[in-house]
Amino acid sequence: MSMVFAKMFLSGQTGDMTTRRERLRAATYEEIKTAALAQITAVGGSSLSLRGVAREIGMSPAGLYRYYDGRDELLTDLITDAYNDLATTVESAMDAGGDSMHDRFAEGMRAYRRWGLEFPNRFLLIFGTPIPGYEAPEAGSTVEGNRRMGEAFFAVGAEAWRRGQLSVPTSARTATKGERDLAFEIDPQMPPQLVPVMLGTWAHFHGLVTLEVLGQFQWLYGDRSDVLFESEIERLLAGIGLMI
Amino acid sequence: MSMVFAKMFLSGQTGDMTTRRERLRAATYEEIKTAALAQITAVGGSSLSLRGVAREIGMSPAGLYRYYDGRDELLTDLITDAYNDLATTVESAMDAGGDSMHDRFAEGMRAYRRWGLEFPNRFLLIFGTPIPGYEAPEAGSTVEGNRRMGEAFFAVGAEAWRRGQLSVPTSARTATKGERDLAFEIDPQMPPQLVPVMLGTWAHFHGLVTLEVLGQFQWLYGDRSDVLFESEIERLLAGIGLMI
DNA sequence: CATGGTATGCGAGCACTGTTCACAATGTCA
DNA sequence: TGACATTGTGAACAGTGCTCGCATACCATG
Repeated sequence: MSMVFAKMFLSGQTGDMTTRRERLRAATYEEIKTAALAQITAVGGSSLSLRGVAREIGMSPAGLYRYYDGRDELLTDLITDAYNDLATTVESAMDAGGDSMHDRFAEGMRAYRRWGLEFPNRFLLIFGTPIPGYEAPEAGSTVEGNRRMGEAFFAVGAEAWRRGQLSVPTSARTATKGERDLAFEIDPQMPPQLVPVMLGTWAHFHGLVTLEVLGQFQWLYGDRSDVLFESEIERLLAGIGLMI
Repeated sequence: MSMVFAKMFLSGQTGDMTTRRERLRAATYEEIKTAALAQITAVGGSSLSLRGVAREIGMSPAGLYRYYDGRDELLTDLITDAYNDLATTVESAMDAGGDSMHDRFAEGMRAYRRWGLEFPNRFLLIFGTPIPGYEAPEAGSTVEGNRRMGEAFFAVGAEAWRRGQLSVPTSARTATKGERDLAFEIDPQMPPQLVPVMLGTWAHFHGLVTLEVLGQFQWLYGDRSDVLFESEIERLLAGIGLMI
């Protein structure tokens, strides 16, 4: 919707050269995506129905193929959006953590969880069972959001390390080439042992969120799973040296 | 399945009292489940096709309804199997860990991961996006495998605690009623603070396995993700006091 | 053994899905 | 205005889960 107005706003300017048709087309794209997003939010990605969104926006099913080359392409678009939405949510939450590395981490994780609980079907669209037939385009737009989120977490980790707040583990094994390369890319001085620790930390709270989204803590915590998450955050951050 | 036993129970008593019909019926059940399992292993649960398994075993689609009351019931049966299969796998792997609590934990987690990587589609059948329309029967058979696995892990944790090998966290918060009740049920002396720690530990390696099954570590580790998992196991066990 | 009831299987059909294709209407531009 | 590209449609095809009525096999009982 806002996209529509943005397009119309831009149409007045010189460089954009939007014809009437292009504006209509952009609006239709938005309409399709809005309807599809609503359907996914309600019933989940695997039961997204092309004919359903066609019905919703008052278009024939065949007409949708002028915009998306089938169901998978529409899904890819929505997965991309979900990734980016989650990424920006986490990023801005981290900024709200202020100058404390502990708080930046904690706020990022809380935002991750909140987003997952608010949009469980979109969360599972990203981290649940892959839609059959859907294949993530290699180095495509869906991995972009993934990269952004990883970058955000690694950035905070690197800064915490620079400040000497991160305890470097005395690892029993030598780092892999990938770990060394990545660490060097983030900060040439950063010890590669921190890479698996950061990934493991992500896996830790990601596992908590996943299981909670799937309702696996319901039997024990009911609607009070937040106390589990909060205590785990503290334990997890203490594990890498970031005391409260 | 339960229907068969009910019939046998009603018709006579001792289990060997099988008529020709009942034997055929049991065999057909097995054939259906085998075909369905093969299909799920290959293409995933959400694209399990009733007509497909009917074709596979040379039966009409309608005939299947004499055995399963629709697709969801067939899926429920396979989910139950997957749960129990994973549970027994983990249980027996733990036993292979011998007397060391560290090793029992580690072997259990490794078995969890191995099973997930060997049967990714069955793993996602349990821990991925729930099949639309499928609802876990309340206190039904699917939660049984879940309970078994939780029990196995909690048992090892409790034993480690009894031996004084588990570091009890100085938690900042008071335990919830559920945590206290569960701890008391496991061992009346066990500190309730250990409950969230055990659950968080499960979430930690579950997150690692989930992300690996979904291929999220591929870009960094390729086919060598095991080094990440192994170092995380050690870090995770050290976190609860179980040194190597 | 014969018979009646039951368990099992099948074909046809319904409502739905994603997708393709020929065709008509509409917007854009020389 | 005429030529062309863009957009939308209805019909159709193959696939799905599922229901129903009908036929056949089985099995316990008279």
